[in-house]
Amino acid sequence: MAEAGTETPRERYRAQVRTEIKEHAWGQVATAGASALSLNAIAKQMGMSGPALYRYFANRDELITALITDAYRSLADAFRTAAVTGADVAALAHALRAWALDDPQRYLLIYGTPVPGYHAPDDVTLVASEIMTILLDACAALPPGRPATPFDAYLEDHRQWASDHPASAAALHRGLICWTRLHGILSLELAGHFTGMGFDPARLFAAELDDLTAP
Amino acid sequence: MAEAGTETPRERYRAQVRTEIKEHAWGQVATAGASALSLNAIAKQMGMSGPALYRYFANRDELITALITDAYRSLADAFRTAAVTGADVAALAHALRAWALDDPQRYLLIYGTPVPGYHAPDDVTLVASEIMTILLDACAALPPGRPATPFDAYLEDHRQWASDHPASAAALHRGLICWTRLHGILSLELAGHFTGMGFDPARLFAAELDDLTAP
DNA sequence: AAGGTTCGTGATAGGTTCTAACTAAATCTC
DNA sequence: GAGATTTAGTTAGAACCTATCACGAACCTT
Repeated sequence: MAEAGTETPRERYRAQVRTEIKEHAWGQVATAGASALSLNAIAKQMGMSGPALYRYFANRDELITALITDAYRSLADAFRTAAVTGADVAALAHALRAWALDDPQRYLLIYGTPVPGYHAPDDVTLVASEIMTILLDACAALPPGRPATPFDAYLEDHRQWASDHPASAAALHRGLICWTRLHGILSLELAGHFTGMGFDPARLFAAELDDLTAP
Repeated sequence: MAEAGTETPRERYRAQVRTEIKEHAWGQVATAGASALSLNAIAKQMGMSGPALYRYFANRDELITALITDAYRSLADAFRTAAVTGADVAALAHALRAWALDDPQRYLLIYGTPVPGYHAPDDVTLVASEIMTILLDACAALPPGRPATPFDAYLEDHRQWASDHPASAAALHRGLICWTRLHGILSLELAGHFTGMGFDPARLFAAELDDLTAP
């Protein structure tokens, strides 16, 4: 990931242990959620005693932060590969859904209930803005043809969040509601609020996507 | 709530202590989130020692379940009072947003990341379906005029979740997307994903509500 | 080979949930 | 009213957890 040639053996070992810790952590997160993550249990799984992990992560929050960062990067990768064939909102949406269903707790780690005191580090917001940029690129490529709304006009004056993206205000608007609408369905689906309702969430997702990409 | 006349003094005392425990629990949830809820700390606040609380709640999960049930009931109340002037989607949406912003952690307790092993009790699903019924009533009262979609036809055959609501499939569809779209915005807003983006989430919410109630 | 850095350990402090046994008080029954 | 029973709350303790500290052992550099 970063200058693999100039690594000393010690740094390589250290990085390898860090990723091994994170792998076990992901296992725990996937089965029991982030709130049930236990450094002690991870250490036991790895055959070493509790406090050893504190050489690699200062505390539990730092480990969770590392997981969040990795999750963001993974989503950005999924978006990038989905956009490699062209800027296509539908492809991004399906990539998002597949990525979310592949590991629901990973999605919820990013977009679910946050820890009240937690504040995301800068590199996370950087990756998040890259994700948004890919989505905005795809929205800008959609045919316009939709009447302008008052919110479009408002967004024209409040577009610094898009970090100088050249898209029109209507495209920004579309990007925002892509995000909020698809997240609304996915988060309710992953949280199990649709179970027992008898309809297929994939159909609802597809219907909303149709509406989103319609002129 | 249930035959207040036939209560013995003991039952009355018991109920009063239970609500006092829940009040302190809400205080903790509001400031630090549900995952940080500590029975020990509550007992200390109430001036009694830890294990005494287990006379009133079998374990931590049961207390959280009670909080979830109360939250659902509170939202149903808010919906009921918002609908007392007539079945109006906009009124319900604003009631929902006000209720969510009034205590973000209470909203996230219901609609946020669930505990993986947790399963909602029956009375919760009953209140949840009442909430959905109020929303569907309002959606049925909206003027139609929107072209039928394939998902409408699909919903016609998968409508048992609406518990025999007489609304048209188009109204059911509208109810569903009211839920998912508004939740999408609210959950991202409460989780802080809009902070620093420089636009007012209330405007986005209003714009989506406009789109939802438009013919 | 010597020295400094780093890794992993056990011990420890303080926190949590939750069980068990016991006391004291309130209530119910006779 | 007196005795029996139920109930509330206590302390003690087990089994976890996070996190810090001091120490010995391994390793890398010089």
